[in-house]
Amino acid sequence: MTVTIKDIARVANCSYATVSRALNNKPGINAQTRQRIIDTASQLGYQPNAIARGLVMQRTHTIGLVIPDIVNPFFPEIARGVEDVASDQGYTVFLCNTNWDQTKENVYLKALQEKRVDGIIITPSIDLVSANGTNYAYLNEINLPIVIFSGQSTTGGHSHIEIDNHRGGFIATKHLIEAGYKRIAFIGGRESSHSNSERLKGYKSALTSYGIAIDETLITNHDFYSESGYALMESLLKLPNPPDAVFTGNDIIALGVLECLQKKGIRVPEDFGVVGFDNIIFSGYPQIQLTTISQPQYLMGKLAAEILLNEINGLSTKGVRKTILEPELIIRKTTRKLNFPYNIREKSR
Amino acid sequence: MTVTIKDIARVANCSYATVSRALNNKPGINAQTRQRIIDTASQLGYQPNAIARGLVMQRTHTIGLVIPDIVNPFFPEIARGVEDVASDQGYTVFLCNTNWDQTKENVYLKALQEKRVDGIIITPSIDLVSANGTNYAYLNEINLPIVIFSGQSTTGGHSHIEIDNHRGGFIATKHLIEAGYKRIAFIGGRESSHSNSERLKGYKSALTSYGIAIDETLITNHDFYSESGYALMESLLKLPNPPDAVFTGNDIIALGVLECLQKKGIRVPEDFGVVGFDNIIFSGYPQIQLTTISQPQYLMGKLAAEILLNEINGLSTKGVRKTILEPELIIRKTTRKLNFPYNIREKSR
DNA sequence: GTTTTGATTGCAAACGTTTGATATTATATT
DNA sequence: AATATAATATCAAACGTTTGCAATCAAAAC
Repeated sequence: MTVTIKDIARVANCSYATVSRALNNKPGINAQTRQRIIDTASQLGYQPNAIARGLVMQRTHTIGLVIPDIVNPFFPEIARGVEDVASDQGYTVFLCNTNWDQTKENVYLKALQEKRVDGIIITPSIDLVSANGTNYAYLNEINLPIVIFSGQSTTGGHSHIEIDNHRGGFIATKHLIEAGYKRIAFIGGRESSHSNSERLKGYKSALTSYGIAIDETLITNHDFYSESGYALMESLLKLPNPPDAVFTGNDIIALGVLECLQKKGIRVPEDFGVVGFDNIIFSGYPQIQLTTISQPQYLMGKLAAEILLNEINGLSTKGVRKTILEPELIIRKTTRKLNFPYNIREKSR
Repeated sequence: MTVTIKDIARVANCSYATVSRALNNKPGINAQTRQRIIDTASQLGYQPNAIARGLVMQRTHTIGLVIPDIVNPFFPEIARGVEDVASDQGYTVFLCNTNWDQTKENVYLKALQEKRVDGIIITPSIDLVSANGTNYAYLNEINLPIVIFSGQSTTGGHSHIEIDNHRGGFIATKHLIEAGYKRIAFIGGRESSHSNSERLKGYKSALTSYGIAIDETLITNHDFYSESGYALMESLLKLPNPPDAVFTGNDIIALGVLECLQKKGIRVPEDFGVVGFDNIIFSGYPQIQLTTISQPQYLMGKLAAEILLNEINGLSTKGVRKTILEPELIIRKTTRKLNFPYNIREKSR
């Protein structure tokens, strides 16, 4: 049915070793024979079998991209970046969307190994370091190049790339403080997620830097979805002493927060400040204009893929690379722009 | 290095045929031996090699998803739907994002065949029927189960699933007419795309049904990006007799249109009506509230995957299935709600 | 006219599975 | 005790490639 290298060998009247060499541009083969083989290959409509090749070469030219939420616009940009460099270098990528489900994440990781991908880019749905000792030492058991995207390695054995989330949380909160908001809340996503907890730490350290006491009732976490932002905002507003600003775990949550505020008739930014995280494309739309912390998503995707492919191709040593990008505050219309004469003392980092 | 079936055979003291049968739950094997084999397999940390298996089985349990723009929120929902059912059934999906690049599309299609995927779901970046005769007969040459998502088969040889785009264009335009807008423009995306041209036809047929002359100067096409919507809106407004409403090829374009209108200080919906297409999640956000035509994205993704997997598993005959979903008009805040006493005559369909 | 050399080509094993055909063993039947 | 039967295990081929090594062959060197 499907034409193989043997068929070509038969009609081109040579051994299939020769066919293989001809088609793969290997040296030590007569130019005429090569041409003859190439011609009959295309005549027969030959399509190399990457599976067979993968078996002998122990290389599949395939990588896995494991992410928690493809629907959050943050990730499609990442995926595009990863894909663009992967396809440029002849790699294909398995999309593994976990919906924040750790079981699914593990199932995918297993499947990727069985399918013999050459490497994996993963945004773990849980913070690996703090989860260590639980059943999440799993990444260390995978004997493949891995780059951890927006997460941390428990062993230092993996490359990783992320924005400086702590710093991001810090400058977001600092901005709210300087804009004159007095009671700044935090509405996070998954409490167990690495980026979320780093952002929270940044939030706390900013408050501390400004001599503002941390009020645990103002710190909430649930999910990285807008419904969650809406619901938590609603309950924060019911507090005896409600906040007048909020820093959220990501932009999607912030959108939920804004929706809630609008419904309650609370004016943003006059009476309430909101800053998000990620700078997804929709945050910049004129109707939204969310103040947020920017992550260069497409670039990060590209970088992640480049790091991984370098490791795969032995161009860089495994697990050596730590890439931390600098976050940037994008001031838009959900925060006031007042400059208070604070004496800014940032904690040394 | 990696442990194989042979290693297991050696320590479990049996042939590797037996190991294979034990591990795959094949009948005709002693319960004790099976247990012994399973135990040693897990002791040795055995991971089946799906590549080797794929080679003999001629099945990879892998499908390809070829889409033009992962960044448009329409597609991540599709991808999630596809992935959820695929992973449920033990399949992995290759994400192939083409950025509307036909060359890249072809490269991907070739790669997918070489990697011996079991089937393909594709949203072609170009209308297959009208492009026939050009170099785009390519899909017909692929000897694999294919479901065409939001596109049409040239031969009828492939299953396809889509919303009724013509009808969608019709009801969108009809709504604008009934709301009392007088000069209704069309701002499309890729002119060569199937869904776009169907939507345009629907637009035209609605105008005709209401006895409104089609003004070609009001019909524009460019890209499915918001920048494109912005630019085309801007140029339409410079017309001697500019439109007072627009139906766009998708929601993303509509967002660009809205941005332009806002910048020009044109009031929506009082002085200008906008209706989009897709009902991406952001269209429903309180700050946007875009009137649009809904496509049940996640469901469509699921359906596409189910159809494909059924074909793959021989549960349904190849290419037999045509699924056309009914579009729904979602009226929000970018169109007026006036009811004119028109005598509605829809063209018979 | 041998021998040496270098360029081509072919052989056969290997990659890690699955599976039909066959062989072995244990159990049941006579 | 010999035979038939059923249950279990092994053999070996197949899937479609790549590649080290050996073989062939013509031209060059002696």
